[in-house]
Amino acid sequence: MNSFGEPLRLLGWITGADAEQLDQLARERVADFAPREDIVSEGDPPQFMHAVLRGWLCHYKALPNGRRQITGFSLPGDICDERVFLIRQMDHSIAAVTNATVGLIDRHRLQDLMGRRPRLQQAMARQSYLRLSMQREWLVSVGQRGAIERLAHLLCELHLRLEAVGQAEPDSCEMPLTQSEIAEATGLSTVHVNRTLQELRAANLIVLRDRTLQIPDLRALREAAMFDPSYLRCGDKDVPGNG
Amino acid sequence: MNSFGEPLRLLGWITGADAEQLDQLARERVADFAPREDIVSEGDPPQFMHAVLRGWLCHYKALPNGRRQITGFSLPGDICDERVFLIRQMDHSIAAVTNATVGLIDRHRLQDLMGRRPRLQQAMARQSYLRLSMQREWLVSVGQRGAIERLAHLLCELHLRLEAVGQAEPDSCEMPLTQSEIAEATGLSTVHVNRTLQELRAANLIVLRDRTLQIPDLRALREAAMFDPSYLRCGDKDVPGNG
DNA sequence: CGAAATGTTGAAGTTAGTCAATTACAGTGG
DNA sequence: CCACTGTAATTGACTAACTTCAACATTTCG
Repeated sequence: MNSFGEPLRLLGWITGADAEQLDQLARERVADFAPREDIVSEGDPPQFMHAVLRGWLCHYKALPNGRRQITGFSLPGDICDERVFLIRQMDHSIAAVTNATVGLIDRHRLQDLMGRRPRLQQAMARQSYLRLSMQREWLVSVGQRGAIERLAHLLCELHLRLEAVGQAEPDSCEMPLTQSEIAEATGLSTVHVNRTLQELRAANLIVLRDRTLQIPDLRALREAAMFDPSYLRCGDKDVPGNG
Repeated sequence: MNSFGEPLRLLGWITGADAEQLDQLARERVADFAPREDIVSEGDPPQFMHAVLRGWLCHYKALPNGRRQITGFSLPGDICDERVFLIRQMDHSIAAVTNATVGLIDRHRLQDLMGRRPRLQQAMARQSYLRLSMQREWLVSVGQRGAIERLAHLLCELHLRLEAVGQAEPDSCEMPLTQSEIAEATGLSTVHVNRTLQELRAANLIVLRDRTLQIPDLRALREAAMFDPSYLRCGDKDVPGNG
């Protein structure tokens, strides 16, 4: 279900020879992960940069009290940790949400490549900026939006990001997250997520069944979410990946 | 109260000629701002990069419903928007919290300088990483920590960051934030912030009076906050600015 | 099939929000 | 110095949102 005819392109906003080089580098060494399996853990010294070739990953931080906060998702085409080479220890963990295939990119080889291809360097900076922008928007969500808006917002974001890499239709996409994962991402309890999803269904804003999300009226859902997609655009007019 | 004997050094973790060049560039053109004044607003095309020379700034996003979320603070020595040259429009606003002096750095001149001084480039990447790391931790706070922990955590972060730039004692620092600003930063109501601060006072974890925060027992406060400072260290052993 | 994970429901409890009034405080101009 | 202004801090009463606990139903998968 996650494999498409067209080959997946990493970092949709780069093209041509740069993109091919990056793709090639990412596919030289790959690893598969099962759901819930850690790809890197908090405290690890980072060895590789990771590129998502198939499946969904989540970034999370665990707290001493046993709870955890999912701080973001990485979808096919994303680079997870474009800043690894700056740090000595991971300050958060990255785990597979679905079955996932991840490209392991040697940091030194990447730095070499970036030296020769300045647009790649810029692309990494852009991915980094985009991640900050998403992080900020998630904080706004959890800090200021109520449960309905928060869930709607998350669904809008995931749908748009999937669409940008050709993995969604205009009115539907895969939704492999469990309610418990949605809860950890939004800072709500699983029970409340369950009830809030029912509200969204009752309002005809979503149809969520069989790991598939359908959106009967995207405009309505975005309005309910107070969703303004500009934070995903990195300052450009176009959505990343639509170029 | 905010001016110190030693001159403030931008980005504490760079030193020597690089630091001097950056300082010089930032001081060539400066501007003063009054509390609550916007330095850049959401939607603006960015003209300059901003370096905090004096005072506190806040980053925030406003919502259609009139509320706003403060997503972070910029303290003396910080660069606010080290990625401006990637974007065409600001996706959030930056405002002064106190009276503040800000260095306006022309993006082209900075890019020139970074070309000649690769360590500066790395320093910017590091600032960028640090901001992402803080953003992530704030999300964890708002998503998973209760009100007491959340406030304690914010105070711990600010105290440590101020200490790192020589603007705090081991057991105290300035605290110019109003309760309303603390509320906007933590996703709580002002009333609840007020009551929670009283709890922290009653537990002898803080003394907060006259815009000054005293911390009788730092270890106790950090424990109450579940504060682990490693997210401010950018993967290094040392705190930024203590090198 | 049976075990484990996920989703759903009800009832009760807790945390935090809202509204509205009051107090304390800082700055201003007379 | 004081009255006057506006902002910030504080308090009480009430309400709404969300959590917790515990049970049960459903789906997934070895």
